[in-house]
Amino acid sequence: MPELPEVETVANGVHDRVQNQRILEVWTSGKPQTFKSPESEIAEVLTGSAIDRVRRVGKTIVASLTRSTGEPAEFLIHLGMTGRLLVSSPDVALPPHTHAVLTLSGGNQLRFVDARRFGRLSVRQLEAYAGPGTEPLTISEDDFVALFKHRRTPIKAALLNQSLLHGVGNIYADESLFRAGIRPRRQAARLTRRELLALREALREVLRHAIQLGGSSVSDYVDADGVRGFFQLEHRVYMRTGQPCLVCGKPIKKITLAGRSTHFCPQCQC
DNA sequence: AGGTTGACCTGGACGC
DNA sequence: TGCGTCCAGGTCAACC
Repeated sequence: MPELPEVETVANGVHDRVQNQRILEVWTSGKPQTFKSPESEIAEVLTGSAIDRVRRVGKTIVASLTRSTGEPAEFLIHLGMTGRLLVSSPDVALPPHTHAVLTLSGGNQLRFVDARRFGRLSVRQLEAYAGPGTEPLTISEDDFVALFKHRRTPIKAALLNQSLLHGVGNIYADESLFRAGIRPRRQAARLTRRELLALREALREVLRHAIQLGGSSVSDYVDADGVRGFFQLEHRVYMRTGQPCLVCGKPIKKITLAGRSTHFCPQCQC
């Protein structure tokens, strides 16, 4: 499931392959829930536009465009659970569940493929779309501590809250809490400053390491070339229910928290 | 208003 | 073999 490292990997890969190309033609699938802007508007804005830059903001991929009229525009892609953004030759057969195909001036196609259809495409302005929330890789120590100060929710639920921090999902929430030695159910407001600073460090380390390894390939995540990442080999608790903790040997426990499967070591995390 | 829960989706794993 | 059931989770709406 694409979280910050996976989205960053895809955005960078797509950027390198499509920058400065023009969108010649747009096809969309007509599956209504995939499109947060009307499909006709997406086609109208994209067709003829030049792609200036592709980057990640939170879990959203943002393509900055210059329209043929000279106006700026933004194409927003959210991968949801199973969304894939692929740069392929038109000769390669369209995968099942393809929902958008952008034919580019360089000869390739930018394709959005999404089996489970939790992904979303739109041409809204980013400011109108992105809520509050801070990037975990750049947030200061004081700002990080302040985020959780008065939150009476479990720390894991707070980590998943995109209006606090951008880009953390189920895998990296569990992995960072394990590395910081904090139980997922602890109330956020009751964590000490020292614990929160350890969590900030753990989160930054996990995210940076995962970006270096091209993300975690669970479900059907792949990068812009269809290549899988390797961080899933570094998971210490996520999906390791019943297996021995890599630090103390106690079996990893699984509970449900905030409606999500949550994995932790009952010995190492207090 | 902060916090919590369920709906949306479908492929894959599992049990009988 | 084949069918039914359950599970995965990012986000949003609806509720408490």
